[in-house]
Amino acid sequence: MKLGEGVEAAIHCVATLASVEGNSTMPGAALAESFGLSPSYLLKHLNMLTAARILESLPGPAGGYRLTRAAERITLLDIVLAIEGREPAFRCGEIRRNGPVKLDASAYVKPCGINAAMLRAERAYRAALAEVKVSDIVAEYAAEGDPRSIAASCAFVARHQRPQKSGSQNPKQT
Amino acid sequence: MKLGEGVEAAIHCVATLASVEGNSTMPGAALAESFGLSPSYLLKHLNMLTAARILESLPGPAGGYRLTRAAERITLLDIVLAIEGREPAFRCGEIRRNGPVKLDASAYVKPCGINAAMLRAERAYRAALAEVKVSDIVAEYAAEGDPRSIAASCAFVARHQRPQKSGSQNPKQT
DNA sequence: GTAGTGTTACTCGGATAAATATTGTCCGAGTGACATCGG
DNA sequence: CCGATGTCACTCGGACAATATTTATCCGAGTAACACTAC
Repeated sequence: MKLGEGVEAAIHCVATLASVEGNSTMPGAALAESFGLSPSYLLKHLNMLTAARILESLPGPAGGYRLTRAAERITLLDIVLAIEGREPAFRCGEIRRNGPVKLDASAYVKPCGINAAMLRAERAYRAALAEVKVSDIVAEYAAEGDPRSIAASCAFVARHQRPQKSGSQNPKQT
Repeated sequence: MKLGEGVEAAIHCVATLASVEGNSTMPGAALAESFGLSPSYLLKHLNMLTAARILESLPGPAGGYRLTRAAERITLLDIVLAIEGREPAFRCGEIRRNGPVKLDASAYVKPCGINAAMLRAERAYRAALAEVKVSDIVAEYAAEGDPRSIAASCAFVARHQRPQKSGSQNPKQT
């Protein structure tokens, strides 16, 4: 039960990208600098977010990353699943069958109660994550964050975002 | 987001130990055989359960493991925390502070919203696990499990449990 | 001045190592049961 | 026959490798902007 460190970075990056205007992009190097992370390694996670259709990437100069849809339509669950994988954390190995007494397979048609309980707990976990939208994170930060921190963040985004002429004109539209 | 394989083994072992009578014990080797696991490695997990005061171990011949308290007072959360550790899966590295612009520490007195959301989800996860008692698992299995499987399990427990003369006379009492 | 073209610098992406956590195995310390021996 | 005692086999516990996963780094493919040249 340990989440990779990349999850934190991924969420912060998505939240930052939610603050860029219109269809502008932001390079991965800028995101890495924004959080003091290794650029090369952050790209790996950004790439996973791209594969999960949360981000899209534009190559070339003035290229970078941007959201594929509005921040209201991205939940923390989307990000966690993109980074950590979609399969549940608890995988039942059906060790109940591995005892010395070999029974017919028909004795195990009922699902393992332990597995059921663990998966139920994980559904609760995912449901809680699915309720939090990236827009909520951004809004709460804008409303209650420290003014100095907000100013620094906005300045950083404004300095590093790259406007785009083509592409999806309103990628953030609901 | 991946739980160790040992969690499954640990829960099965605790459920099995909940079926032994009175203050009897069951050797770790028998538990390992019961699920087709490596005895040496299972001991590692049983040892963690012992350190968490869920099991207690008796050395010597006729020794083994038994529960320290009634199965009604042991939850799946207790077991998961004993194996996977008590610290939360998501650890906020405070990467928001690592940007190029160094702000005063007073700008970060408010907790990170992302961290808060992740911990909230994890609380939901743990709450769901805390609601499931080992006695529930055992009772459901006894009520709805396959008769052949139940018979095999009971026979196995009866064959391998070792009655104790001394020690806590009623360790399962509430 | 404008259009076409070649260069260039910047981007992401995947392949490649290092570090760490997990999984698996082994041997040793300790203890109670058992057989033996003496009364 | 009963009790004390020494041996022994069985238990758990911690120290020691092998493997898998995560983390970190590097270099290459691709692309659009930019500068230059020709018209």
